[in-house]
Amino acid sequence: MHGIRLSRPERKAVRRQQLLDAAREVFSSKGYTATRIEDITQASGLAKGTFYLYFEEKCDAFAALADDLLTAVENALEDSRALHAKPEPNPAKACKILEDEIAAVLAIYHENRAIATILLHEARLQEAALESRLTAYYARVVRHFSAGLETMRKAGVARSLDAKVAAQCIVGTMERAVQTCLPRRAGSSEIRRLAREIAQLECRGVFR
Amino acid sequence: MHGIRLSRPERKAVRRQQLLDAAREVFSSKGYTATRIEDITQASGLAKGTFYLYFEEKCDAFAALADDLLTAVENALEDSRALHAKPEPNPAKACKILEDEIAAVLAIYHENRAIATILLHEARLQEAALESRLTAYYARVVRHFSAGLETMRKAGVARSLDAKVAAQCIVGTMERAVQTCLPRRAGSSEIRRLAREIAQLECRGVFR
Amino acid sequence: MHGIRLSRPERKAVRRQQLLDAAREVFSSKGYTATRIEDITQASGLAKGTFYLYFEEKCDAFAALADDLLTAVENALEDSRALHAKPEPNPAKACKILEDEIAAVLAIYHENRAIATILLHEARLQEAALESRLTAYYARVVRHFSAGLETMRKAGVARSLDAKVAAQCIVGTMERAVQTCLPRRAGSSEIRRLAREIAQLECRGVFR
Amino acid sequence: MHGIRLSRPERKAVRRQQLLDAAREVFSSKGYTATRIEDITQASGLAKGTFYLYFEEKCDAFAALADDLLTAVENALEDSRALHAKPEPNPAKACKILEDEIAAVLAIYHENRAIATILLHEARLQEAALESRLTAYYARVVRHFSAGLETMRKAGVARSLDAKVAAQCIVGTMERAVQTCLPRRAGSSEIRRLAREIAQLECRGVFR
DNA sequence: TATGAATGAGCTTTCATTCAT
DNA sequence: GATGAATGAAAGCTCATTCAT
Repeated sequence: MHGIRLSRPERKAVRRQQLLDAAREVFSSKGYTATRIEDITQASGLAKGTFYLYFEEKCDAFAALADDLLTAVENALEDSRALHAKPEPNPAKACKILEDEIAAVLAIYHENRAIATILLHEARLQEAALESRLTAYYARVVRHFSAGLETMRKAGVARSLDAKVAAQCIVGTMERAVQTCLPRRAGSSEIRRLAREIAQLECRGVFR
Repeated sequence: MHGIRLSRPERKAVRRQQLLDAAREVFSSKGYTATRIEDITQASGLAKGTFYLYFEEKCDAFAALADDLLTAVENALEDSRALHAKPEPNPAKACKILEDEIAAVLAIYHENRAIATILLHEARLQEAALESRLTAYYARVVRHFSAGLETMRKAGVARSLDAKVAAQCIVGTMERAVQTCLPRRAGSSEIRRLAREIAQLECRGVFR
Repeated sequence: MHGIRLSRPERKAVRRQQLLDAAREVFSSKGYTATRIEDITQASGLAKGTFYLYFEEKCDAFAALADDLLTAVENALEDSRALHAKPEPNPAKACKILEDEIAAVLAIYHENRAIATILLHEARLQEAALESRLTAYYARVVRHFSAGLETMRKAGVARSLDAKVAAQCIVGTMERAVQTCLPRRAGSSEIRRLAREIAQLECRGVFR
Repeated sequence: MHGIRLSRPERKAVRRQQLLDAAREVFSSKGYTATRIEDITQASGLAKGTFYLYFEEKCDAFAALADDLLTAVENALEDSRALHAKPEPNPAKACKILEDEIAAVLAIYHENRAIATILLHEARLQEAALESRLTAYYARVVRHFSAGLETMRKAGVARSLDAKVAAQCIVGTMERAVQTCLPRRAGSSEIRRLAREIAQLECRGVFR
């Protein structure tokens, strides 16, 4: 009748997820500041006080959503690194590796589009916790890409340049592109196309 | 003893500026949301009500600061376009033009660093007026850069690519770079160096 | 020890009433405009925010009090109409019917003296909702009395006159009389005496 | 060029009147509470501070307007009393005297319709000064009418009744009638008709 | 665990009144 | 006298958070 009986901690996790799902919904449509705790609990069919059984404060719920997003990107890059540990002397192949990474990041951002926008453009400066999580995130991401560039340089593919600056540029490029060059309902082919465009740009520039 | 005697409208303008200066200060240190009207008036040594003699609401004061910034960039790009209307077939020179434009934009962003950060990352999603001003701004800026790329392509300098995407990438790159690759007290030489790095990246990519 | 245990909705109703009681008290002593929400909650021993759990705004609380009063009068007249549907050809009896109605109205106004005064003389022009409730109220009351006069005319008791004007005069007379001719602590006998006086006046005038 | 040169006090009086005219206009359209000092000065083409050269506070301006109205009624009744000092044994003529008085009062109320409404229904309970002026006014008016009834009784025209109650009823009747039975643009003939209706009612009642 | 009533700090905005020019 | 900038008390309303049930 009641489906599978869940253990205490399992039930806790389910409830928490129920709240997070509602929170994603509401944050996405109203933004961070305008979302009231009650909006979230109402959307979950729970009572206001229940929120505080699962989160210490409003920011925590958003932080959890943001963390999912950031962790997903971190993991995707981590996986890629594991796969491409060895230097790739072929430029076309190196560019393809970058393209794949960019595509992975774009896909994750795109999937969490609204949350990403709010995190990057509204909430971060309002909540110190978010900003510091972001700082850590960016440090990793930048480290990943600058290490990649360094490897490419050693493999004779890339020229000598300020890898940290280039990495930040890739980050800025991806974040802006996903928000301005991807239609809201873009599918994987559009994401792939955009990733290729960006990878080409980063590798070869606009010159012919 | 009393300095120069000012006319009524002049004094009004001075007061307004006094409030804007205070507002820039406070917004910069506390962020948009956390800044209360009273923080601004206190910082100006005025009374709370006085704010409302010069602005309709909090957003207006921030919008004025933001508008200065955005307009400055718009004008700088406008000026550049006027100067470089003719196609430039020499790649090095074309890259130098881009570098100059990027340097100009970086300099303005850098000068208004805190306001830029808040505008782009906190305030915009909270105030429709800011978002729509930004939309107009981005439209112009993207139009500028994509037109430039188009010109470069016709001059045989640039390859054929999605100019709008490339322009958005330049924008994202600049915005991220100014916030992460420029020390808070950077001078014009550092700005120039960063602009050159970015211009090279956009023109030639990371490949050797 | 804890009195009767109440259900949730019952407790809600009790709280609401508690606030209304306090509101009646405060409105009565300070008037509508001068009463602050906090005056009401303080008088109830509750916190400011609690008010807003039971009313949307200040006006709502007053409107509830006013509505009680107006509805009571409407009901009293309704009851009377039901009772005296048939024309009464005997003048003395017809006058007695009017006297009873007037007495009923006076009693209700008197019981809600302060609220009535504030409603009729202060609050109505400040809150559109009150004014429109009053408009509906007066329409009913005037309809009641003019219908009564019409019946009296058909029964040959009343002369031919502008029934709407006469009804309005009865209304004005009652409202003024209750406020100026009834001592604050008047009992039912004084109300009865005043009602008789008014009924006589309306029926026979001042002429001998 | 500048018309007649006015003396100091004359100019003062003119300015004051200029403000009062504007105040009447604004109070009439926005009500007492909603009218801001600045509304009045703007309507007079003067500056905000100027108001305080002619009035101590907001209430004073309204009080002056109210006083004009009340004094006009007081004077009209005074004049009538002077004219009809002697008892009038003819009922028809006595009724005509009452009708004339009522017509005079209605005319003055009607001419100051908006101010009267605001005075009687909004402002009085908010400003002690108004309420006490009104108290004095009502005392006089009631004294006038009850004295008149007394005289009628002595002349054998009126029956024995509580003259004070009857006088209050006349007052209540007039105030309600002018607001509900006179079209906003009524002329003297409509006023006369209403006065006759009321006088008949007060003298002979509704009975045939 | 879940609830939702209660709290009260906090912030915006208004506007009567003052006063330096 | 006339002006209008400046003042700051005041009040409404919101909502994150707590806690008794």
